[in-house]
Amino acid sequence: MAEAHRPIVTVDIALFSLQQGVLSVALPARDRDPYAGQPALVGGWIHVEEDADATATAFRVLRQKAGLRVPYLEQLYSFSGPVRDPRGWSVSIAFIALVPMATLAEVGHTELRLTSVDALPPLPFDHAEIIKAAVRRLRGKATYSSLPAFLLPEHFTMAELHAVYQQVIGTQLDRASFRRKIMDQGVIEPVTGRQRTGHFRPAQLYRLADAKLLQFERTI
Amino acid sequence: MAEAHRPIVTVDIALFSLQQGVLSVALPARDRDPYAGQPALVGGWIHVEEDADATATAFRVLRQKAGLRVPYLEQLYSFSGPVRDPRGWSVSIAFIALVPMATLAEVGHTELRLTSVDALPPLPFDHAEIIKAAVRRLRGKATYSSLPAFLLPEHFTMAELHAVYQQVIGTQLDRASFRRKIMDQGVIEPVTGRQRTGHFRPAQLYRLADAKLLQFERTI
DNA sequence: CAAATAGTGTCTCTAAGACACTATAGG
DNA sequence: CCTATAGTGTCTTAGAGACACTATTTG
Repeated sequence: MAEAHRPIVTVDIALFSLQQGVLSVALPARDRDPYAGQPALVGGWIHVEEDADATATAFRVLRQKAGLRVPYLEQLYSFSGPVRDPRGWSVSIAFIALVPMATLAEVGHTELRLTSVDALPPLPFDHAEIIKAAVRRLRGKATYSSLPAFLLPEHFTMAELHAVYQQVIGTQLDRASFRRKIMDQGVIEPVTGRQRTGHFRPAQLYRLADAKLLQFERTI
Repeated sequence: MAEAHRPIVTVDIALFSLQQGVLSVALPARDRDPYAGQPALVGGWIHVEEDADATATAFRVLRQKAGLRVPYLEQLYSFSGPVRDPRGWSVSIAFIALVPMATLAEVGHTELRLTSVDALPPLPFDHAEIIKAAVRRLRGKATYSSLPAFLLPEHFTMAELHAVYQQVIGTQLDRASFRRKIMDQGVIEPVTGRQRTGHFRPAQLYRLADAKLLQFERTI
């Protein structure tokens, strides 16, 4: 089979974090053509000699281009077609990654250009569509899983968790109901003895009970 | 970029129907190597000259290899890696398709070899894993969407819909609660004047209110 | 009118929303 | 003791599960 008959295959990653409490996506300037210099999703080619699968490609790209180890990575969807990339018929296996702002700060993240998902610039390829699909997935999954907690550092207070869920879902949630639901589901566990002290009553610190995504039950 | 550096890209389709009320997947004999003659998922190559995207490839493959127009097609996940296909580093964009048994009967479907998902033979590539992921997605989505209805013909009774949901989800559902839930969600609408008459009291016939998948609401 | 399936009414129980209450820190 | 945030208790309401009841057909 000739090369022209095989599609191009790339991996694109919608890397999310919370910048001043606002859900934001990394849109670094592209380092090469096409669209060199323009903001776009983090992405790269599959290296068939070294990558065990597309997820490994995503982890490698995040490591090489952003120096990051992310606590959450999930395949989103594959986008494809003859026109989305000027180089020809292409497939992009798109991923969602979540990372706490604190981790980005350690690495030095200014070149990642975090941008609020509500104020996206014009984007090359179909990256606007990919981000839209990613945000829809995030919002949907937030209502029935531990997903938003991966945007927080290892230890966090109930108030912080509450705020992140509200930010990701996009609606207000009752404080008491939220606490009950989260505690009943066993999503998080208190960090014994640790409390965050501020100006007023100190808050209990929690951490995720499981490093993997937990989904809540649902009935028909 | 040399050909050897581009992965192979194929589309594989887990085509489901209900055979005597049992959730089954089409596993026709492969018509060429590798694994010629062995049962495997319906699949094919992307044709970069004619396919508008991977979904178009899936529709074309279903049309050409099974003579089918399916009422439901959804991209599942992309499977990838160096070992899943003996021809080299490959990507399979996997799809889920649902089709009523009546449609298969019209076409003449014996060569599709529908097999109960609970009695799968050994399968080539990672097709067993793909089917497992597809069934997991089906079972999950069945609890909060109109998905199982796409396994039924255009007109169906409440009892038939109830049975399909139970079959797909894999648990018993209370008859009365099910009817209330489905009616409240506006998933289906009665076909005015049409009733299925059998040996006893005739049942109202319904159809999907929307040709697209409807998801039920959910709160945190 | 008996049998069998279609369809409804109603009680219970669980969990979410609303909201007020108590608890504990700093100033 | 005031303020602000942390955390709890309780009432209401919506909806699922259980289950018994009524309705409508054929034989």
